[in-house]
Amino acid sequence: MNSENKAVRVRFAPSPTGDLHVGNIRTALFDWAYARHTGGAFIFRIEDTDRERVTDEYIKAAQDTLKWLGLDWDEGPEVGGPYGPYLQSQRMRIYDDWASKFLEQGDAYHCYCSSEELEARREAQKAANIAPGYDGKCRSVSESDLARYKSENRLPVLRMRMPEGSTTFKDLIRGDVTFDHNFVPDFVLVRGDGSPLYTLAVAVDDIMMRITHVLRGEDLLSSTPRQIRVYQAMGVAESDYPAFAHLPFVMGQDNAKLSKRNGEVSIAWYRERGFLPEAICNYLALLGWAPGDDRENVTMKELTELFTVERVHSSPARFDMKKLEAINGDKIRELKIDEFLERVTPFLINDGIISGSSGELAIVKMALPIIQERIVNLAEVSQMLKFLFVAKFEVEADSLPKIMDEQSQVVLRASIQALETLSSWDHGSIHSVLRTALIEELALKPRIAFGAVRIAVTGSHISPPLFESMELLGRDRSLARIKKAIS
RNA sequence: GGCCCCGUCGUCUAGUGGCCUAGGACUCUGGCUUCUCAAGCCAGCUACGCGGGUUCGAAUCCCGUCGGGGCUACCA
Repeated sequence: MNSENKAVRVRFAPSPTGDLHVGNIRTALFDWAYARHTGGAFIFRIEDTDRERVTDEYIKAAQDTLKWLGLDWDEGPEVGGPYGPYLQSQRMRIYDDWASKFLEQGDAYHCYCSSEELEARREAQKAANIAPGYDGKCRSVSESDLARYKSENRLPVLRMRMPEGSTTFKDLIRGDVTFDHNFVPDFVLVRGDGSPLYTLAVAVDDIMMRITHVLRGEDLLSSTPRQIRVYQAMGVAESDYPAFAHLPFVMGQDNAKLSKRNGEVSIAWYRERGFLPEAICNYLALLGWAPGDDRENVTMKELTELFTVERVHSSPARFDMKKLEAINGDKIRELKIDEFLERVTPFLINDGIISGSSGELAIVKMALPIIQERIVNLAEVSQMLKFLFVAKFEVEADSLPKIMDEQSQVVLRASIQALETLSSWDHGSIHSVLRTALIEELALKPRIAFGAVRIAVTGSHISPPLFESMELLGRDRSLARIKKAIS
């Protein structure tokens, strides 16, 4: 029941009922990595049979997110492919045809039980301590009952008949898994209104799209016997079933499902905060998988080279923002300045720090080297470089008192005097002249003396390196700010 | 409740019977460096859920137990 000799075809098939979240993306990443590792195809399919919850907007967002992360697909929306369409909502005819076939073959049957009736019987089962699930009532319906249902205008659902016995399949991560059919009730394939359910659509599509490997979330593990049942009804040979691999969950800090309470879920949120796609992928790759050696810094290329399903864990992993941040910081430090500039510019413009003129960008580019190792995400750049661009300079409220004391004022006056004599305005000269004037002549500790100048010039007690900052700010503005700070 | 999955430092993990007095990374703590903040470097804390087996020898194999999670929909 495997497909060793066939070209690998892996699909990522989300049901976008919101922005793609961390768990979705970890699955997508593994799907993609496996396809790339094997030289197979990565297929992107949208499971939108539930149009009440899946919107066009979310579908569009899902595509953007995948593209942003660099998870390119070989078949799917936009690019098409030989087994399209790749939106389930456009494949209704196909599902209809199979559903009719299953009904004709006797694999499936119409069920007229109402939700209320089902609910009541489930309660009774629970009360009697019997495994809850459909009891098979409509497997055979008498003529008179049928007439009654029709007179009541009941719309039947289509149910798959689960035969006696059990289903065993090999999960690439967990080994053989067996489900006794006593605990896999007859399940619904088609709603009363005629629309197909996930249970029908996934199985049909995976077969028709020639999917060889299904890597998906662990939550779908127990639905696997139902998929296999559909394959059987479709007349698929066991050797043509896809291989399954159920990925462990990504959980929040408190061992519960990841949610806004214990870590942010939406990838869009991370993007806005200035996380790098390569950092997100690197971090997520390490959640449930490890290359086997001690490396933690993995590029997308290395991931595709090293990724195997066998090395995927079977146990769930907790999402750790701190580690993501650490990796993001590392990735930022690896950026070439031009690349760094390109990535950071949208944040600066969006925050209203710069308008994006070439003059501004030139200054930003000069400033980037001194802040590159000081930030954890791109969004922090605005705060770091604000002092270079503000039209109306003000010292931050919490820093202001720190330069009002007598000693600071002495420092500032001495600084002015020393700096005004300076012929060349570069950070080396600035540093040396201030050191002489403040550290040597006034006999002050560097952190005290330079601290006052820092606040006066940058407006904050935390800033990029002082002398480089002053060089970038320029002589006139630097001196003006120090003078202004002298009360 | 039933079925299924899972169980190594706080977190992510290495580990497939001896190389494990359990290694790496993140976090945390302390130190060095230092113009702030970082970065970097050094050091430290901390783990095989528990109980039985099997074996000369177990984190690794078996059984049990406890704990966590998923499913149990005309959601996916």
